[in-house]
Amino acid sequence: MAGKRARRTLTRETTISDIAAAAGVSKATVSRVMNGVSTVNEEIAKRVRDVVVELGYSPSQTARSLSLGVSQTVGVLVPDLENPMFHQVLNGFNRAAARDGYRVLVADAFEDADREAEVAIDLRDRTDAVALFAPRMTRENLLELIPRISPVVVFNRTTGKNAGSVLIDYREGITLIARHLINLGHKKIAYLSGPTSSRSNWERQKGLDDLRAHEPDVDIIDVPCGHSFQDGYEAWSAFSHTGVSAAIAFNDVVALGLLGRLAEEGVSVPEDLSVAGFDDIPFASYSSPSLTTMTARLSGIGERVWQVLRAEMTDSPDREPVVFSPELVVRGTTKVKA
Amino acid sequence: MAGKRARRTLTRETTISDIAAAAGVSKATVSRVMNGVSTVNEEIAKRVRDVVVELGYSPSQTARSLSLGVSQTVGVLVPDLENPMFHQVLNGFNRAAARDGYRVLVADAFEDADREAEVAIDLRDRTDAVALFAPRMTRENLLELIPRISPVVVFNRTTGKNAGSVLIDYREGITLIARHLINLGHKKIAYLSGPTSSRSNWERQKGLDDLRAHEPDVDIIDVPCGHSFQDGYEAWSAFSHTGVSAAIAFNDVVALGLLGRLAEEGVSVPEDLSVAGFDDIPFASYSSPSLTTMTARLSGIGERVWQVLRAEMTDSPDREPVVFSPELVVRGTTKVKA
DNA sequence: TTGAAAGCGCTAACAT
DNA sequence: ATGTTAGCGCTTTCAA
Repeated sequence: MAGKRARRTLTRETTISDIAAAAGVSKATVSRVMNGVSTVNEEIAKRVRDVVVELGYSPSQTARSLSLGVSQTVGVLVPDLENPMFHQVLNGFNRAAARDGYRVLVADAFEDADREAEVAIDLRDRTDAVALFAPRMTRENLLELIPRISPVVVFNRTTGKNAGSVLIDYREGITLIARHLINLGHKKIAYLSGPTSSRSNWERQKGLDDLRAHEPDVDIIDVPCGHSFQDGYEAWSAFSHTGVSAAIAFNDVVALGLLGRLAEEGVSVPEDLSVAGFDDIPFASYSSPSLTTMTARLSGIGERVWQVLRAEMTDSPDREPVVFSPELVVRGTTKVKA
Repeated sequence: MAGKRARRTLTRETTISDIAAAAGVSKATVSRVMNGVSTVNEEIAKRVRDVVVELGYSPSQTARSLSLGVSQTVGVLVPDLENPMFHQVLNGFNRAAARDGYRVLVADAFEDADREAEVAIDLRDRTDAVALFAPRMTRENLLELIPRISPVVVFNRTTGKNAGSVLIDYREGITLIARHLINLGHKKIAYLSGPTSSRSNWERQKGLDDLRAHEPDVDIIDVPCGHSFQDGYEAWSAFSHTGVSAAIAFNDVVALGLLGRLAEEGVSVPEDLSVAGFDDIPFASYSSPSLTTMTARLSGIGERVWQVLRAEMTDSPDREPVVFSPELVVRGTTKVKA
C-alpha cells in the first residue's frame, strides 16, 4: 500500500488479516470464530475454519494478551532451581495452574537475593500474577516489592497480610522430630543446620530452642552444615567425635549426604546413629535404610500456593497465612538408643 | 476525552503515556530513556527517570513484545514434570537461557501424547521458539508439527534434520553397562524395561539385541516394568525366581525402587544381585550401596539443548544431531558374580 | 534532540 | 449476523 511507512522485518507469518482476506470476511468475524462466539453464521464459520487450517494459522497470544489485558500466564520466582524441593512445589503449582488454564513462566534467582526484585518485576510485566517461592530478600525489600507486583503469593515467607502466603511450619516440624528422638531415648542430638540466612533454618532453630528450654537433660548441639548433599557428606567429620546418638539434618538432601558418608565410614544406621531428615523428598522412602523425615506433601503445597494466588487474582482475599504442619514419617533410620 | 469509546476495565496502572505526561515529554522520549538510547538530553533523561521511580513504572513486556515482534521468551514442553530427569535438563536449559537474557515458559503435557501438539503451538504463540523434551507423539505428528513451531529444538527424539536435536545415545549406553556386567562374570541378566512407547526404551532394547547377537552364552531376559519407583519396587516379584545374578533397570528411579524392595526382602546388593541404573540422577551416588549407573550430565545436556535452539533462532544451522554418549559410573551396586 | 503518528495483531464497542 | 474502527502499550520512522 502506498504511503505506508517502512516497518520492521520481524513479523508474523500468518495473521488474522490474512485469514480475513482469504476467507473474504472481516477480522472481527475471524476473531469471533476463533473464540467460539456463537453468533456467527455456520457457513461462514466453516469457511473461516477451513482457511485457518489451510494456512496453518494460530493467533498471536502476545497480541491477544495486549488486547485483553490478561495473558493467562503467571510467573514463578524460584531462589534455586537446583533444589529438588522447589521442583516438587513447582510441579504441583504448575499442575494446578494448568488445570485452570494458566501457563507458568519460571525464573531462577540463582540464590542472588539482590536480583530477586528485579526479576520478579520483569516476571510480573509479562504475566498476570506472580508466585515468590521462599524469597531470600530482606523483609523490608519484600514488603516494598509486594504492592509493586500484586497479585502475588509468597511461599515460605511471612507477609503480614500484604499478600497471600503459604507456610510450612518448620518450627513445629523440628519439634516433632526431636521429640520422636527423645522418646526413643536419645539424650545427645546433633542438628546439622542449614544456611544461616534461611528463614526455614531460623524457624528450626527456634523450635530447638523451645525444646532446650523444656528438656534440660537433653543436649542438642548445633553443627553448622548447609543445604546440599556435599554439606551433609562433609558434616560428619565435624561431629563424629561428639558422641551424639542421633542427628537431625536440615533437610533430606543433607540427610542422604550424611547417610552416604556413614555407609562409607562403616557407621551403621540406625544402630550406631539415628538420622532424621526434613521434606520427604521422593527418594527419602527409597534410600536404605529408608529415611525418617518430616513430610509436607510438597506438590500438594504447590497446588495450594496456586489456589491462594488464584484467590489474590479474583477475590478480595483475607490473606490469612495457610500453614502446613509437617507430619512425622518414621522409617528405617531412627530407632531406640542402644 | 470526549468521543472516545468505552474501553474495557482491565488495563495497566501506569503506562508510558502517564510517564510522558508527568515528565512533560513525548512517549517516544520515554521509550528512548527506558531503552538507554543515548541521543537524549541528559537533563530530560533525568527528569524522566525520576518520574519513572516516583510512579513506580515498568514497561509492559507484552506490549513491548508485540511491537518488537520478539519476546525474549522460549517455551519448553515437558512430557511429565514429575520426572526428575526433566528437572535437571530444565535446570541446565533455564540457566543457559537466562544467561542469554531469555525467560522460560514451561508446560507439562502430563504424558498425553495427543495434547502435545496443541500445547506446543500455544507455547510458540507466546514465545520466540520452543524446546520439545522427549515428545511422546508419533514421528509423523512430530514432523508435521516442527515447521509449524520453528525455531524448535527436540531433545531425545530424532528429527531427520527438520529441526535441531540433542540425543542421548541409550543404545550405546546400555551396551556399556551390560558389557560391564558381563565382564564381571554375569551370564544371566534381567532388563527391567521401561514404557513400551518410549523411544529411549526402544533404543535400549536394540542395544541389548546387539549384545544377544554377539554374546550367545549370555542370557538377557526382559522384565516388563515401567519408569517409576513403584514399578521398580514391584518388579522384583516378576523375576525373583529367574535366577539372574544381575539386573539393569530402565532408569535410576526404577533401580532405586528395586533397591528399596531388595533391602526389605533381605536380598543383599551387590552380593546376591548386582543392580545397575541409568541417568545418574543426583541421588544415585547417595543411595547405599551407591548406584552403578550411566551418567549423562543432564544439566549440561540442558545447556546444550539451549545452545542448539539458540542456533536455530539465529544461524542457519546444519542440524546435525548432537549426541551424548553416556558414561559408565561404577559404584557400589555391581560386583563380580559370586 | 524531540515529537507525531503509524503500526505490531488482536478484541470489542458500536453501527448497520 | 457482520463490518468498521478504536484501542491495548509499546517502538520506530519520519519530519521538524
